Amino acid sequence: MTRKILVTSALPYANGSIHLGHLVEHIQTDIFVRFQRLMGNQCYYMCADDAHGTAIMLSAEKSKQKPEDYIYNIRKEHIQDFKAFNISHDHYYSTHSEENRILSEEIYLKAKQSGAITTKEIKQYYCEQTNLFLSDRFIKGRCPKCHEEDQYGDACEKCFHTYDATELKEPYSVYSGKKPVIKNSIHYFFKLSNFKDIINNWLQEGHVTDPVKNKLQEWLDVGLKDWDISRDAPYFGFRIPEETNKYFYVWLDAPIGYISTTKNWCDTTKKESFERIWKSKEYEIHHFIGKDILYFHTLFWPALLHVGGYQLPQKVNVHGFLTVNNEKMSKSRGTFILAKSYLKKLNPEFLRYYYASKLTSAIDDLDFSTKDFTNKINSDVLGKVINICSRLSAIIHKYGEGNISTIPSGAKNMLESIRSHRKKIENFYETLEFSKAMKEIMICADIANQFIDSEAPWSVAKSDTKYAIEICTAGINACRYIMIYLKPVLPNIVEGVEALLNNAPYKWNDLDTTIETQSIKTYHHLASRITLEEVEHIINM
RNA sequence: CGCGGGGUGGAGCAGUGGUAGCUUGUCGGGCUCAUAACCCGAAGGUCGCAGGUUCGAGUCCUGCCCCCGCUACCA
Repeated sequence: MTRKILVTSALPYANGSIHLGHLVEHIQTDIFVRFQRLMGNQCYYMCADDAHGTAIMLSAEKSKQKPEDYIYNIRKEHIQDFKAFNISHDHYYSTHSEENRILSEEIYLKAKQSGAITTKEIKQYYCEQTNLFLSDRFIKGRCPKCHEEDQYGDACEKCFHTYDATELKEPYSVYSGKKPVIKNSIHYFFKLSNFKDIINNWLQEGHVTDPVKNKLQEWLDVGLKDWDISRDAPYFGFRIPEETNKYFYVWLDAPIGYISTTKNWCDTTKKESFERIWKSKEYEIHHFIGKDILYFHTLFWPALLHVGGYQLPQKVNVHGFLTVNNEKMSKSRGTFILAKSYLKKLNPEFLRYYYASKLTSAIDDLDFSTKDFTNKINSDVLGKVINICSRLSAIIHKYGEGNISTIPSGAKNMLESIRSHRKKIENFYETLEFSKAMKEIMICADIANQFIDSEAPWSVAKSDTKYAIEICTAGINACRYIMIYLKPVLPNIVEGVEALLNNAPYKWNDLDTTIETQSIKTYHHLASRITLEEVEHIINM
């Protein structure tokens, strides 16, 4: 049965470049997507830039651009970076779009109609220098409890006390450094508690892993608070319909970007009906997100979807953060790596493999260790896998004029044992246990190398060329299976193998077949070894 | 007593009651087809500490110690 799946990665914020952290998520998602397609499932991958909010407005101002131009350029750069890493988005759109405005308004108005929107007058700090209301993150001061300096408006990082921004001592605006004034403003709230049952039922249905479910259960038990979804002008975003000078908070229209991106893609390509994807149960919706935005995707998002008349997600997959050499990735620590810096020195396929070899379905953080990376790539990708291609094709061209023959009966066991890992690997890809999948595949590569070594076709060739080529034919078939296994992770390298072996693009079902009596091309390096120095060079470039 | 995650051979990890395992690194050997790669073998751990449950604990319970996240540019 062919499954129909729509997959998304969280929308990168259009206020900075893509870095190796973003790529954890996009590579994880892409491996899943490519695996589904390889299996013959209908799988579309949607993403977009999250283009609204105060931060973007201010960054645009700072660079003396209109926000529209600013986000246009960032998006262009994001698309380029993702493409370089072979991330196979079917569409990469923007939340600053007509479709997104219309859908956001629609969903909001439905929520309003259902009685889920309410207003409250709130007291908020206001910076008179910049004419901006200051959210918690944009105001600092002294903690009211322990008096620690330079604390944000929501909680103290020293004593963990949480408070209201207005309780801060000696507050100042992070924009101007000046003391802000308190101003009243009407804000619009989404009554999340109206959807408690919807969320709770959804949560019980196995759409998230157990640890995630436990975390969410905690939040539910504490009680669902109303969600502030409005911001005052000036703001870069969508105006709230039927109101003046009120804008949707960026987190309201951001996830709706998943839907509007699909809508734009459906309208443009006519490949599928938008309603069928988002409103029928024919499609499974799978979201991939980082642990920081779990709240939005598992509480607000199901509620918004429900009130908007859309189907709720089948899966919300949550991953951890990236650390670099076991430190938090940060500019000040000197552990920040941009996608662009990586690309200047290293093969993007290597990062895909490295992440795959470390990714699990858990929320654990993932470490990019320069030493470990170098070892793993040289040893697994080059030494174990690509080396099989390289050593066999050399013999085939030296002794067999570039033609493979038939698989000898003595090699059937070896091929069968490689094929016997198929179901396990399939299952590991499906359940996002990529590290386990890579381990299985490396076992297969070991089997192939051991076989080649024990049969020693290079010495057999001296007395029995025909049999030597048969051994190599078996070896090539082993190699081919391993490449099919790896295709979701290493699309480029595998494409090179398909070309080398004069084969059509592999599907998962090609694990049922063998190749015999045909020519193969001469081998050229599919990838090159790396040194620790090269890898270390990409940090803080 | 704020909450959560974790401490297993040099490094990175697997292992939820029954002879401690994998990858890498180190050392020795083999092969010479291959990108100093591949194959075989060896050394290396009282599984953070202390108690307890059990015929038996890395695995369960209790206490303690240590590290990390919950907080910036960030996902």
